[in-house]
Amino acid sequence: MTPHASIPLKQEVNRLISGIAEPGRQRATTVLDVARVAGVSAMTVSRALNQPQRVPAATRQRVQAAVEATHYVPNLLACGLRSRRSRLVAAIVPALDSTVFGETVQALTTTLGGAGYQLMLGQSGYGAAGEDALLQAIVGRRPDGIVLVGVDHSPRTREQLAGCGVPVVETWDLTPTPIDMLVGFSHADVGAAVCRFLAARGRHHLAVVSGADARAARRTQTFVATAEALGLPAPAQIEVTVPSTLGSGRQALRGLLAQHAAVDGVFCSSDMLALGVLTEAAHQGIAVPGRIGVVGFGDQPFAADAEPALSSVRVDGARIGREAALRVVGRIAGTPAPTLDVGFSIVSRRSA
Amino acid sequence: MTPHASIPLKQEVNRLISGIAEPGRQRATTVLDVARVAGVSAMTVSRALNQPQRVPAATRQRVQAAVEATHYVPNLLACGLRSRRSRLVAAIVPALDSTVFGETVQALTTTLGGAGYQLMLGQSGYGAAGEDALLQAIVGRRPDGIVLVGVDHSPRTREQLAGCGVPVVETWDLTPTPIDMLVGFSHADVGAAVCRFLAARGRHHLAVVSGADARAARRTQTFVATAEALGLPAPAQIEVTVPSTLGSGRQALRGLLAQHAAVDGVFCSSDMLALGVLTEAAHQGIAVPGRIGVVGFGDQPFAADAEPALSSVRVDGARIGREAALRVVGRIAGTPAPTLDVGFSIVSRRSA
DNA sequence: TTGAAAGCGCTAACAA
DNA sequence: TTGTTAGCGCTTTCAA
Repeated sequence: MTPHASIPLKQEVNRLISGIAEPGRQRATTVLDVARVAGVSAMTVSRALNQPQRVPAATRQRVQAAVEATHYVPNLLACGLRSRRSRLVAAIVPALDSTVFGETVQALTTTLGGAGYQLMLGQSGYGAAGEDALLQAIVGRRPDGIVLVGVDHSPRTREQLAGCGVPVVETWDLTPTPIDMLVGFSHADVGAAVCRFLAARGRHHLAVVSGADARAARRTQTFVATAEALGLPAPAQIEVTVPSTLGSGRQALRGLLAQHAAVDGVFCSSDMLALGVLTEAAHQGIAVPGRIGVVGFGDQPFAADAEPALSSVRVDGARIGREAALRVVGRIAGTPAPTLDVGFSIVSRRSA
Repeated sequence: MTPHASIPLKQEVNRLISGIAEPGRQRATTVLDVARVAGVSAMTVSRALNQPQRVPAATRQRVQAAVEATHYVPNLLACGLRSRRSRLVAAIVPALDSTVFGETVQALTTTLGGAGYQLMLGQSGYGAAGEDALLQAIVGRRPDGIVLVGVDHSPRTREQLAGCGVPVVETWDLTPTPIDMLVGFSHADVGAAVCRFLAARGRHHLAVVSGADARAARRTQTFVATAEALGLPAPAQIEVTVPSTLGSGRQALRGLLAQHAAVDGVFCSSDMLALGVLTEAAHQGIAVPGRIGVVGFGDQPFAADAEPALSSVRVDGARIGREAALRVVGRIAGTPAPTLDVGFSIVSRRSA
């Protein structure tokens, strides 16, 4: 095809796109349409878009103009199929109704987006029930990487993930046996640390209010074990339904006071639960921190502004997302990265 | 190929998969591998998986067994490319850090999943800034439908959406000029209704505390206009940064009391803001509802359990998600559906 | 009921 | 620097 001096006019563009052979049915524009309009080959269009540095500026501009004239949007299904790079990273989070993982997802999106990848989000629900079906659907899209929140997965899931040859990052937890890569912190350490934190402040009659999820259970376990190690009375344990709400926190404190009147320190598995405890305490005229100390988990935006300000376990969720994204991208590029423990800190505020 | 009486043994399967020609490099298993193992053609495998009723039970079982023996996961990129049905529906939400849209997304996922579609989630951020780039990336995946939260989009976005021939559902708002389909409610009506709600309870010195987003702005506008129509003093307006937090609610009430001491009714653009107002009021010993009435928006799970229980505007977010999903799926199947106004209700609790 | 051929839109590999 | 050829894995179409 003879190279044109410039991009044809709009009507000419339309004629070129629709083609002379079949002017009837509407087709989506393809590289070939763009190529025809720009007066180059399909391959040159592809290169101009994907490896701009390998194409002279003049050609690049012609192609760019043709892309705009034809409203071309590359078919990423075809790109992915041919190049075996879908430029898609999947993330599986337990749920979206809590906001705990929000900043992780946000950071994932941003970091991946900057590297030219798009995030595909799946909800596993708390529990491994629908996880297999979800995974099947995700793996079928041939993502270049998979980010998981949590390390508790069915053997079938682990097997499928390990077998499909895709980089996997597990997050928000540590385990000695990761499927592949790992970015998280030790929930066991959190439980122990919070117990010592409360004990150090003279709280000896402890309690845990916890939603029924695996990570919270690990925190509870070491919290209780540490209390025992410190020679304290066995902490009361109250389990609430997930997703945990302010209401279940209030109810938990009522139950706690009814059955364990001496309680003077409460560790809640989420800040919202803790806010419920604060609310109920205020309502009943129970002094916080005077009579009861309260510690939450997550250091949500509202924790610092609660009344009294809520002590909480701070985890850098954004960093987890960022590091997970970098690991996936790095692995795709051939650079392996070691397990990262992002740690946590206890933010001491008035409530304890 | 001769049909086998049964599926070959594991080693035979491996030999068939890896192929004699090139036993070296690992390939992902394809329909051809499954076909070889099942002793049928690729086409029959495809049919057995996608249109089971068109294949006799015996054949179907052979294929099913072969799928399991080979750990076959269909390449949905190829499926989508060839069939022009990606079985993907994209949703664009402003953000994931608030939980307001959580139940909508949850319902979308569930309803779409039941219909064999998968949800692809994108965050536009509050504002039309990155929306174009996001849209480009989404349209490139050739989704079978797109669900938008909100009706405020740049002309370029609207044009691209209208032009790409994909079913679009806008949600969480109403507009006389939808791009395609629409499921929402009138934010203008909300503002007016809340104003009348407060006025009817003897609140005449009103105020609005609002995050800077377009939907909240519409509510504020009619709230103010209605106050004027009712002959009330012009409501004080306080704008807070997004995402709105408990802290900004507290701060807003402080500002309000300093500058408009007579205020006796506050409409907040989110329940979290309202919770902040409640918190600050309690802290300053200002009686709610005695001296000030407070109304939130969203009827989040914590609203009913706040102290005092928070009056709020309830919107059935799950229904919006469900109906949006049904509309997308219906439209793909060729059944158009009209605009749906899901309405709202004011849940009257103690705070106002 | 099953299979063979063709091609979805793109890019890897090679050639000019 | 640019183009040609082939084929990614699947399903549409048509024929048996």
